[in-house]
Amino acid sequence: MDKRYFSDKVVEWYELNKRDLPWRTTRDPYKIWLSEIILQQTRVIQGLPYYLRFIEKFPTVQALASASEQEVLRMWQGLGYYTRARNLHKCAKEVISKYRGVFPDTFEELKKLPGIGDYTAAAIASFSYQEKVAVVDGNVFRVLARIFGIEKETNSPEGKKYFTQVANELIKKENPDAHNQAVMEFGALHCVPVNPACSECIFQTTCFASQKNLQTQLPVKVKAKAARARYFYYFVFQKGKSMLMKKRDQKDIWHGLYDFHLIEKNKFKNPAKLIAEDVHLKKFADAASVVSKKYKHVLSHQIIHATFIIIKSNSAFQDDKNLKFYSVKKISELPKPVLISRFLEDNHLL
DNA sequence: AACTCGGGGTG
DNA sequence: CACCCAGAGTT
Repeated sequence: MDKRYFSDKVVEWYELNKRDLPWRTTRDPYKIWLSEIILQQTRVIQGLPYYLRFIEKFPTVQALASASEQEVLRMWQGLGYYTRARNLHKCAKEVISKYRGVFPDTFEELKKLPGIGDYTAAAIASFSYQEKVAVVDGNVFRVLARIFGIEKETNSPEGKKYFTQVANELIKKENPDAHNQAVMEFGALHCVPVNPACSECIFQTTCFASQKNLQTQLPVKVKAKAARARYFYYFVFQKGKSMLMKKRDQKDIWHGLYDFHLIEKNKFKNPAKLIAEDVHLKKFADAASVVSKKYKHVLSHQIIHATFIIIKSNSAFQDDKNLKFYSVKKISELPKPVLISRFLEDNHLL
């Protein structure tokens, strides 16, 4: 695909196929900003009713800034990612206090506001103020990767930098707003992640991916190695000033090091949720009784700590360096993972 | 650099 | 059901 024609072609497609959305008929930075914050990680279908309710209730940034955080959060409920709502409110207040109620008009200045990162700053700067700066979101990654055959990883710092550079080479100073909207809309409606309709595409003969049949291979993402989870239920016994510890198996993680007595359970679908449920507490109680039977000689000890931890490793637990604590859930007073780590490093009994 | 946020969609 | 999505902020 010749880079000289890309912008004109995709904008031409956009004018014929774009959806009618309320924030596309305004240059009011407040409305543009609000829509962009709502649409982060959110589909248009889901975000639209929220946008309409917000505009109705808070027609101006002043109105939003005057509201309480509780009120804003209540309006936001159901959308998820609630720090977006907190930052939304915080940002509105900053626009009032630091910018006299007017959103700054440059990419760099917009980025200083809470909740506004590279993408949102570029969106506001181009849609509201026609600054020539390219938006780079998931749609842009996909469209550029396929059409121009870019095989760099979209989720590495270098890849993101490269895509941003290419996107900014393609954008034109005459219509940065339409160009940005066009690329994203093309990605959202036509150059979709799964089963794109390449046979009906305006770029069919010039698109790298279409010609080489690599639509499913592009864009390239770094595949995080799947980390396997193991569920350890720890019990810490104490008598006087001594704590009971156990030397670990040489063939397992932390081979030969000491840790507390534990019971390993196969699997819980979502331990973070189970922790609050009776079913989990029951399993925990079962595990505790098993320990009591198995270690009769320590019955005179008192169980002072009980916890379960999940550990995750992406290399079949062969290498200690690849193991990290994934989460620790508090059941009663419990040793923090750092405490456990220190024992392991010290490799001795207290 | 890797994790977290949280809904919804998908295989 | 597990897995994926994808910007911004945090560590």
